[in-house]
Order: sequence, then C-alpha cells, then structure tokens
Amino acid sequence: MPDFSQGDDAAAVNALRSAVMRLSRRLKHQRVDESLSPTEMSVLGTLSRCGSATPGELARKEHVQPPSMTRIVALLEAKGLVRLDPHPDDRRQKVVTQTEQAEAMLEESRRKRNAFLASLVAELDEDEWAALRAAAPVLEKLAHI
Amino acid sequence: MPDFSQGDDAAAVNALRSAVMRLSRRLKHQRVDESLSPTEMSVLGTLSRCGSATPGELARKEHVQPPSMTRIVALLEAKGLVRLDPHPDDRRQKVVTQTEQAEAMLEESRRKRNAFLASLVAELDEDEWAALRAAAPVLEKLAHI
DNA sequence: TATTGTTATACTCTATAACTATA
DNA sequence: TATAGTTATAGAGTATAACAATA
Repeated sequence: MPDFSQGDDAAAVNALRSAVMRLSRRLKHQRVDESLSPTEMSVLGTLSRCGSATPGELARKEHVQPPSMTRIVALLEAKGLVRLDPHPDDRRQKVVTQTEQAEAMLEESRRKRNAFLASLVAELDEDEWAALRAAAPVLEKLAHI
Repeated sequence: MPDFSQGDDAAAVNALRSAVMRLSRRLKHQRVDESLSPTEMSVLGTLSRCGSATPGELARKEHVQPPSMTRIVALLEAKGLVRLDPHPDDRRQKVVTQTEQAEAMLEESRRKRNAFLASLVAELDEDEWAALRAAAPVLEKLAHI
C-alpha cells in the first residue's frame, strides 16, 4: 500500500503533477486549427475514442457544465464537425456524432502534434519512451476517475 | 526509432496528450487561492524558478501579449504577491520580483494539488501505479526539454 | 525610429440561474 | 418530482489597436 504523503511515492506524485501542468501548457500552444478551442478539440477526441455520446455525457467527461457543452456542440455542428440526432429512447436527450470531416481533421491534427511531440521525445532513450507508452493508458484512466 | 505517425506509438501520443490536457484541467481547479488564475500561478512559478524578470520577459515566457501581462502583474501586486521596482539601466522597463508570501502560497498550492492527485492515484491497482511511477521522471524530463 | 509598457475596447470561454420539455 | 438540455446573463481572461515614455 503506497504512502503518497512521503518517500518515493510522494516524489512521484509531485513529479507527475509538475510535469502534467507544464506539458499541458506547451501542448495547448500546439493547436492545429486555431478556430477550435482546446475543449472543442478534446470533445472531438472523446467522440473519436468513445463513439456517439449525449451532451450530458460529454459535459461530464470534459468536466464542463451542461450550458457550456450546449454551446460547444452548437459550434462544432456549425463547423460541420458533429451531427445531432434524436435519442432513440429518450426524447429529452440528443445524440452527438462526429462527421467524417472531423475524423479527417483529427488525423491531420495528430500528424502535426506528433511532429511537436517527436521533437521532445527525440531527446529520450528507448527505455524512457517505453515507460511513457506504458503509462499512457493509466494517465487516461486517471483523467476520468 | 519509434514511428509516431502510425501504430501503437501514435496511439500512445494521442492518449498522452488527451490525458495530460484533461488531468491538467482538473488539477487547475485545485487552487489554494481561488482568486488566482492559472496564468497568475504560472507567473509566480516562473518567478520562483527564474528569479526577477521584466513584464516583457514574463509575457514572452508565458506566451501572452504584453497588455495581458500588464494586467496580471498589476493584480499580483495588488495581492501582495509581487513587488515592482524600477529597472536599474532602462527607465522604460520594470523589474518584477515575488514576495515571501508568494513562495509560501506556491508551496501550499503544490501540497494541495499533490493531495488531490494522490486521491486519484489511490484508485489505481499496483501495476498501474508502477507504470505511472516509472513514467513520472520521464514526463518531467519531457516537460523540461 | 524602435522598444517597453499602458490604456481602451472587444472577443472567447465558462459559469450560474431560470426556463422548457420529457421522464 | 426529477432529469436533459437550452436560454439569458455575467464574469474572467486574453487579444488587438492606439498611445505614452524612453532608448
């Protein structure tokens, strides 16, 4: 049972926090489409991974309030990046699905982001990258606990 | 040499970016002083690492425009977290220095965010935490490159 | 003439509160 | 009565443009 308040585990938590904060600030500046906000990009990424979702589900996953997600989804729809359909079972809800155009944009976005990340990762050796790759799914899990 | 444009490495990069962005958003909400914005906190962090700086230098380091930094510095000064002195060589410039109060607040902030992150990490199993702990120093290195 | 910093103003993003429609 | 989503509105944060002071 790790003790996160002292010792190596506490140091790891501290390193993790510091690195995540700084890395996120650098990634934030690597936007492909300047007209898409970080949260809009994140919503598209979530839809790409998880498939269709309701606005409420997206709001919970992205940690924004429902009215904010209403606006984000409306903007994405206006840009032709998502489609809104009626929910099959509940007429209060809607189903948000990304379009092919969004998937293509994400592809392009990933290519450009990789160029930036690769320039950073080029400084790592193979073991370091392996450690990072193994941690990626754990970080994802951590992000939505 | 990994190829980040396709395959598992590309997936890892994508997962990494998404997780870092979402995790950082949650960590940003763990503020000691709710009246301090993320950029204000970041300016204090920069001053903590690099010592005194002019508003122009801070604007470049934080990737904000000069008028935004003018406002941020004014807010920090009003809160007693930085001090503004005249530049010794150039009367157009000013020198921004953090106060002892700012350093104490930064320490408290790090403690609180670490505690929050630890509460998330406590939900992981042993293998997951091991993967994360191995990746922590690598993430730190990545953030500093 | 160029540079540092400021003021004035507008835009983007997000939140809260109040509302509508449906369960 | 509770829930999903929207509308109206306010606030925070940042940007651009125009300006002042100094190099």
